[in-house]
Order: sequence, then structure tokens, then C-alpha cells
Amino acid sequence: MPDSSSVARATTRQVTCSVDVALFAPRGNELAILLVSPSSARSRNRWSLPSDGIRNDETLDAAAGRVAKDALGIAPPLLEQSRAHGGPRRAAGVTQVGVAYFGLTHDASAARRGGAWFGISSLPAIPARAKEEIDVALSTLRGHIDRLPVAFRLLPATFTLSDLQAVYELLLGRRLHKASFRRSLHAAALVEATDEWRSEGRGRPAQLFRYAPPRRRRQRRGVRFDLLG
Amino acid sequence: MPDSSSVARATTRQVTCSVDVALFAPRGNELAILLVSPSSARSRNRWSLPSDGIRNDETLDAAAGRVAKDALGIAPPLLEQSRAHGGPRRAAGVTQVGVAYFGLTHDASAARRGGAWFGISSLPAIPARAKEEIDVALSTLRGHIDRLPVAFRLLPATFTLSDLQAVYELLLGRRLHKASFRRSLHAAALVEATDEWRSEGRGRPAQLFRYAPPRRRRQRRGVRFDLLG
DNA sequence: GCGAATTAGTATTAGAGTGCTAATAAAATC
DNA sequence: GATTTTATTAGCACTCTAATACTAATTCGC
Repeated sequence: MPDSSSVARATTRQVTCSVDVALFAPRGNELAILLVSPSSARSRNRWSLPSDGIRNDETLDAAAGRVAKDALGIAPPLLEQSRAHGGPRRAAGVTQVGVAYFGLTHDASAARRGGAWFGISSLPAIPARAKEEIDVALSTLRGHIDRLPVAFRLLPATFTLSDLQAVYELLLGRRLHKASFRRSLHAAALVEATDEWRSEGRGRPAQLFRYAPPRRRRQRRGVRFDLLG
Repeated sequence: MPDSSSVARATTRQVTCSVDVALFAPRGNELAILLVSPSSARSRNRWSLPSDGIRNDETLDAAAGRVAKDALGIAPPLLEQSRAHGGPRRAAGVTQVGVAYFGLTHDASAARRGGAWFGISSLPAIPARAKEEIDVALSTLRGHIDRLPVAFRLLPATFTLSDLQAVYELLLGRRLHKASFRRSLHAAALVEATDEWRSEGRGRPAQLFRYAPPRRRRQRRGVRFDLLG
């Protein structure tokens, strides 16, 4: 068994590091994800996530931003790291480290050539690793929905409360109760009303709101045991 | 501006990858963290986190387990990835990627030579990067407390409810309300009573319980807006 | 022994949060 | 103008939470 001196830096023969980005956008009633076509990706004959190696003079976050912008044409309004994974590659002596990111953008239309959007419930054949990264990204995204202003970054500066609820339902993949949604939104004082109203076909016009988060005092809550297991 | 073909794999000149592990353990009324001494770490004249490069034929998780075991002498009961960071090193042409892990173990005494435990409120001088990793590890740990059975892994097979509450208070760094703690614990049916009681000096003896998590159904709740900002 | 101190555990209350069913408001469509 | 559609608000039952106050069982000091 090695003693504590073995904790010192050991040199690996060769390491490659790539950044994979899962980009989501609302499309219709579900989320879509941007994949790149077989011809432009490393993976042969399969769609896969936009990915690239990290370059010199570039941080991981910068590399993820570059990959996202290359695939999308614009910088996404939300881009977060989800998880790193790594291990030996088939090629002997090479260790492959991948850092997965996830991002959100407004609409599932923008994409540079070689990329296409797929509904998350109808994905094409993709490598197992990519599928896993998508699943992790989705659950991380959904787990952070009430900590990060994710939904507000997908909406324009002013929006209706029905718009906001629709985005939340899309992101969470389930329906929400309208009255409860509005009540808790009102209680948190996260939005402020504008003078404008928007008429969208039939029915009463909806008032436009804007995101105006107050200074929050972090309130201490009890322990939740019902989330374990 | 690059076209989509630039998304293909680009080779970086040189990449090194290290795994840093922040190991926490209860000590008295607060958490302590295991640091390694200047002589056995790469950082000159400063305490720092146990760290090592990833080796051939080893995954990131395996490397983190090895680093933890080397520093601690045993495998910690909890070890999770917190975040990857990376960017150019001072040495030109070298990109340094680090993957931070955090772990928990039972007591702040076990340590191989070169390591020492410090209370998290009285850390010695450490590199800024290590300080940042510790902060991230702590907040990740606290954020995952009601999703992972963290506290139960720090306790022996049977324990009193006061023991359990003390561990939660230690991990969260704040006091909890006894009646509320027990009520929600009882509601989640996470523990089952044993026939044994333990007398610990003064006061009424406490009943011993064991961790017995039921099959959980994830219950859907509304959206929380009060955690934003 | 006997009461004070100490720790374990429970009731009871008041208040806040949630899910639901309506009821009301304002516009488009027929 | 009646009907339909959508937005918004009110009320109610139920649950969750936190705080105070209580009971229970033991040790300590005398």
C-alpha cells in the first residue's frame, strides 16, 4: 500500500479533455435538444452532442460557451456545468476526461449546419454516453428550477403569467395548477405588473409582467426526509 | 467565425488532470476538514487538499476513491463529485483540469502521516483555489442533505434520535427544532425503533433506532419561487 | 430517600402553504 | 347579444411547520 508521499503529483502518460454541451429549447409542448450530425461529429454514423476539446488559454466554462455558440450561432441564455466523467479509452495509455454542460435557449430553430433539434421523447440512435449525459442534464436542470431563474431567461423582458406557467410546465414535463402557481408567485413578489396588456386571439387579454426579483432573505427551513431513497 | 466543421475534435497540446478531494468529518460541534501538509503536497509552504493525477486504467471516481483512501487510511462512507474546473496554467501550453470531490467520514482522527484535521471555521493559510473548492464542497454537501442519506452514513447501525439530529445540525451548521425534526422524520417512516435503550449519563435514556428507508414514491409538489435570487 | 437538574419524547396550538372548486372579468366569435 | 374562451381572484379543506408547553425517566447532591 502506498504511503502518503504517493499523494504527490503523478504524471499520466496522456490525457485528453473534451467538453460536451446538451442544449435544450422549448418546441411545441416539450423540450427539444440540439444534436450534431454524424458527418460533423467524432462519433461515426450516430448523432451526438456538440463537443470539442479544450484549447490552450481557455477555461472549461469558456470552452463550453464556445461549443454552444458554434452549434447554436448565439450564446445561450443559460449554460451550466453538470458533471465530469472520465476513464481509460480503448486506445491504450490514453485517459479521456469529458465535462458535461447543459444549456437552455429560446427556440428550437437556430442551429448551424450539421445540427438538428429532436424532441426529448423521440431521440434518434445516439451513443450511450450521450444519452446518459442528456438524462443527467435534464434532471439537474429540473432540480435547479427553483434555485435558478431558468424560466425567466427563456422569456422576453415582458411576458404573461400564462407564458410563464407554460415554460415551467415545459421544463418540468408536467402540468401545474394555475391558481396555486399564481398565488405562490405573488407571495414571492418575483414579478411586477406593467401597464400593458396583450390580446392573443380569443378570450380576455393578459397583463404583461416583468421579472423583478427582490432582495431575498434566505429563510431557514426544516429538514425534508421525504426526498431520500 | 468557425463553421460547424470546427466542432470536430481539436487536439490540445497538453492537458493534465487532477482530482482534489475535500474530506469532512464531525469534530466537536463543527465539521473538520482533512488537509495535507506542505511537505507532501505540490503546493509549496501551504496546506492543501489531498490531490493526485488520474492514472491509466482508472476512472475519475476511482481516482477520487484512491486519493481519499490514501489520505484517510480507509474508504470514506460518502464520496461525491462536486465540480470540475480548468484553464491554462502558468507554464505556457499546458491546460490544467481539476475535478473536485467531497467526502464524509466518521471521525476527525484517522489520517495518514502528512495529513491533519482543521475546523472549517479555523482554516490555516491555503491556496485560493483550495478555499474555493472547500466552500463549493460544503454548499454542495448541504444542498444534497435531503436527497442523499448523508447523515445516516455517519452514524453506527443503531443510533438515538438525538444523535441523528446532532449530525444534521453539525452538517447544516445550524440548530433544528426538536419536535419538527421528529415529526417529519416520523412522517417519512425512515427509521424503525429497536427494543434497546441507551443511557448516556444524566437524563432519561433514549431509544435506539435503525435506518430503514421505505420504497419512496416521488411526490410532486408545486413550484417554489421563494428560493430564487 | 427526596428534590433539583438533565435529557427524551409528546401535545397542542397558531399560522403558513397547497390543491381544489368555483366565481367573476374581459375580450373574441357566432 | 349570447356563447365561448381566457385571465384573475375568492373561498375552503387539508397539510405542513414552528413554537411553546407539557410529561417521562433517569442522575446528582444532599
